[in-house]
Amino acid sequence: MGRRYYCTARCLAMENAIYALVDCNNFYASCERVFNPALKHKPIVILSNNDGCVIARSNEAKAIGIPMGLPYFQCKTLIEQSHTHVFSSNYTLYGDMSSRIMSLLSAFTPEYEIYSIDEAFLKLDSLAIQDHLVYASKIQQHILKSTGIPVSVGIGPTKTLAKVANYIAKKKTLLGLFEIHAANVEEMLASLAVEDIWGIGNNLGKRLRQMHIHSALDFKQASPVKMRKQFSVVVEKIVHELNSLSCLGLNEIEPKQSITSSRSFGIKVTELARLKEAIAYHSTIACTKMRKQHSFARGIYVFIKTSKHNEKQPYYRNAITVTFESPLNDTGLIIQQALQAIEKIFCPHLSYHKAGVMLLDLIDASLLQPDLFSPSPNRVILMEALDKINAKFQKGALFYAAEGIQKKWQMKRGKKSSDFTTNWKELAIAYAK
DNA sequence: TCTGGGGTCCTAGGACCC
DNA sequence: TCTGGGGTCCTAGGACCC
Repeated sequence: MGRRYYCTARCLAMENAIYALVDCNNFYASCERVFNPALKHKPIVILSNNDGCVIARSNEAKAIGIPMGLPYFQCKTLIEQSHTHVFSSNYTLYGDMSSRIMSLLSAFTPEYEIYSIDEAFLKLDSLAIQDHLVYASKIQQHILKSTGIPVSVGIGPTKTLAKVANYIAKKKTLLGLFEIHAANVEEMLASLAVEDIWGIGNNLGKRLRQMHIHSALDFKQASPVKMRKQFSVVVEKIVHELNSLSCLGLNEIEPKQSITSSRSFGIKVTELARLKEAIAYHSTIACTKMRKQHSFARGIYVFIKTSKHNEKQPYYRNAITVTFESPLNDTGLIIQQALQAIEKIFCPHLSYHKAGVMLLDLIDASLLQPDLFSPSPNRVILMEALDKINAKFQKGALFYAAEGIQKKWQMKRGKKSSDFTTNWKELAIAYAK
């Protein structure tokens, strides 16, 4: 008996849907430029946490040939020779710039989805607009004028085609605006490699090429049923989307089901005491995020690992999941659980590279069944006060002693720019000539 | 010396149930 | 000899995204 497939991709019965994808150009590099105009037309790269890898580049840096994702030490010579400006990532700044942009975008349509730190989908079909590209141009100018960040806009009848349009807007147009419609869709897809479609990575791309599907147009013409059998419902949906059949709607912002905080250390860590500080610190970060979305965790996952690249010692990684007796959102209680857990997986005489926690199985506070072990009202007030104080002053104004005072293991960010928009002491300074 | 962090969704397969 | 069919729940792992 062959396997039966019960469900096919459910498509949204939407006639004439119009999606616009607004994507900031080289977002991190652009943020740095806003506060340092001398960087205009200069090559810029931004490094990952701990100044590890290149994670963002300006167009000039791309042109020089500095690759994405490469460890910094491997391209340091090229970066120095080409006088490329280097920044550590400054998520406080990028996050704040992002929320300003998203807030501006929300004025252009009631139906939108914040997809990532630098992208948003806007649904335009319910608006009385004559020309989508004219509207997109207004959006573009407004964002640039209000924040200094350049954006590109791609428009299409599905989210996947809007993504394609945005790709074309960035690569092949001068203004950074492009619309895909029935008359030009095949021509555009013919010139696009299958891996460049949203949702098709290197792995699926390789397998598709083995099936003689090389371009996005080949993929559009593939049988959805076959794609589902060979791959999954996700891949089937992409085929439908390329055929202008909308399968992906706007996602509402839903509370996270799990929240992770983890970092590799700025220095090698061998002592249990230091690891405990880091675990307490990550517990605090994750708990703060969790309370912000009004959730409780039913458990926590605690992990530590050594570096894969260190040949002087065996690669060790271990993790432990603790299930709470009743759901928790109290930083103090969660730190206690996490610290007990790490003692069980700590292995002495190793130099650790990374540690972190994941709060699991989150539920909304309103769904909580009160029981004997529910948090006492005093603890609830304490957590509220803690969050308010840290929000008002700055992250870490109040912290648990378990996190340690010096936190020497914290990541390196030797080339970070100032927190221009969120810290009174670091405001940008204008000089008169 | 130095190799990121934080998510989501889907599938397969095992355990278990009637 | 011959060991169904249909379902749920859970977990691990793969693949993808930015």
